[in-house]
Amino acid sequence: MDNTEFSASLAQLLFPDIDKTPEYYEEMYPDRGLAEGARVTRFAPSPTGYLHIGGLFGALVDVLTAKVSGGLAYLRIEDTDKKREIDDGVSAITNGMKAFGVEFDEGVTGFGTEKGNYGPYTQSKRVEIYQTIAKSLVEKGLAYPCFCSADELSTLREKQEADGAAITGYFGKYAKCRDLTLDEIKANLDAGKPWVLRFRSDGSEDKRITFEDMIRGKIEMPENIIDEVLLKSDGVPTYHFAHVCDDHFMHTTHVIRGEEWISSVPKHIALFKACGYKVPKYAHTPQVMKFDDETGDKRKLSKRKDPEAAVSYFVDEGFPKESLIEYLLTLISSGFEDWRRANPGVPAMDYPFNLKKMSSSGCLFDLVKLNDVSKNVISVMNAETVYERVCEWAKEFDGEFYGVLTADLVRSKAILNIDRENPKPRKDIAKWSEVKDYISYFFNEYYQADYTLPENISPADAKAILEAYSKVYSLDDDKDTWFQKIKDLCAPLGFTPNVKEFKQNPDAFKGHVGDVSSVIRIALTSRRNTPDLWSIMGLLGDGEIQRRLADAAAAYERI
RNA sequence: GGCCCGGUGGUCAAGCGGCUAAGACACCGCCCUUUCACGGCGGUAACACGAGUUCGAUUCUCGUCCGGGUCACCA
Repeated sequence: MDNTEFSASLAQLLFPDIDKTPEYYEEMYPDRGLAEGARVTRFAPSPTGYLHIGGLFGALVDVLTAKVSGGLAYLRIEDTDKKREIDDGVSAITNGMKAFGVEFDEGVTGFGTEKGNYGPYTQSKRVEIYQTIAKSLVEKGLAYPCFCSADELSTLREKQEADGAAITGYFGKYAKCRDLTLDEIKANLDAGKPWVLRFRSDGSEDKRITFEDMIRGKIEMPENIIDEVLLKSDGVPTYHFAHVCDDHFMHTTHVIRGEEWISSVPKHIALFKACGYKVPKYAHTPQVMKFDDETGDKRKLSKRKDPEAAVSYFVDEGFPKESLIEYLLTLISSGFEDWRRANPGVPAMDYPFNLKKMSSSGCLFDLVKLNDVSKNVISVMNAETVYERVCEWAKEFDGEFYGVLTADLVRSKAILNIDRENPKPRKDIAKWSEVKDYISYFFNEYYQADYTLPENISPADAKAILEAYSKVYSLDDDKDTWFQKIKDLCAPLGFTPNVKEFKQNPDAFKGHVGDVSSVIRIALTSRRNTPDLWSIMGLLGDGEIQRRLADAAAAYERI
């Protein structure tokens, strides 16, 4: 029996039920006919847990890369490891993407649903494709069944390590199933021995290969010599084989993935070539790290140890989705912030992203910077939007606050509109969970009196200020009149309406108009710092103002 | 340990052989100002180390160190 005959028989023996050919799938998944230069990218996560911040990061790079080139990005689920899969893993991914407004042109859209002509986009549903290609590889003599058990494999590894071998694994002379005869294989099969399908590598230890990484440039590595597992004993492909088949048939032009994959590239290139497929371009992104307070080092964000590794953390905290996206974009591309300044209001996804300009070093996730970005994002929203978004958040995470907020929505919106919708809006809300505390003094449900005065003001003076003020203010006053009345209060009580005058001669006065306003502010809000007091008073209403002024004055009386 | 990636202020980063080494966040000071915030102005602070190439290295080469990844029937 010659080699060709042997291979044909083996292929039939291993895959008796596979009746399709690679050509069948070539026809089924024709060239996409995209314009020259259009890039096809994919985000290909495993449904093994919640959506990770690194996942969002990668998805953004995929979508942006496709978009700027006039191509498309799709979402593929890599569920070839049933052991690690979790029940709602797919939904976690698709819902997470939706929550942050990241949209794919095709692929999986939810649990059991998908769109596009190159599917199915879930690997567990593509087993027949992988097996068809696997069969053809056996026919070409490029793959063979291996009956070695896990024990045998680990014994082999130990032996190699003991020998001080530079490379461990299943290859060359160690690959004892490489040259089994058809009869031996038949015997094993008849005995019901489990088997995996291995790649027959023709790589050599002293050859090197180079490839061009879109982010890192030229990378040179030793050629792959390992007889990698293509199909696991349950007939499901390994990541490596699925990657090659899928990205070929789905016509991916740019494989963008985390840098942990760099070391497998030689393997993948060998497989693409063995299958006769064009090797895609690769881009390996840096990892998102965090600073570990315990060790004092940078380290990769961990799903287990870091709550902020899950994108749901940001949803729970009430960061607007736009904020996280904007922040991630500043990490992804250094030019983003400049672009944003020049293009305020333009959707973030319109950013003219360039893969080549992406930084290749791992970056630290900086919550402080996220806060700043988020404050900017929220500061330019109108009151209507802020109101809706806060309500949306509160409805899910703080039902009581939601009730308070919606009880008088006109007033709530007005509260949220203080110092907003103007050219220099306040920037003091970074996330929706902060809003309750920020505006709590407007609501008696939350109001807690605290009349602590600055040290330079005596309770007696405070009391005098409040009593005098309660007689003169009017909600009909415009802002200038309102402030003038506070100024008029100053002189009779030993304060000066002129701050500069006070600074020049501090000993001549008890304080200045700022101190007088502070007393009023504290009486009305129990806070030293607030937005515009005039606006606040308008929303508090006459009755509440009188009550609070009187309560505070009474409190100072007792001291 | 082998192989690979990375190393500019506290953080994110421009920089492609010659610059007083940008900018943003954070921090500090000043101005504006009824508080705070906003805004404006200014400040502290960096090329991991050592060789080499060069008239000249943050930039190129090599070595060292440090951080990270990878060496599975996980992705």
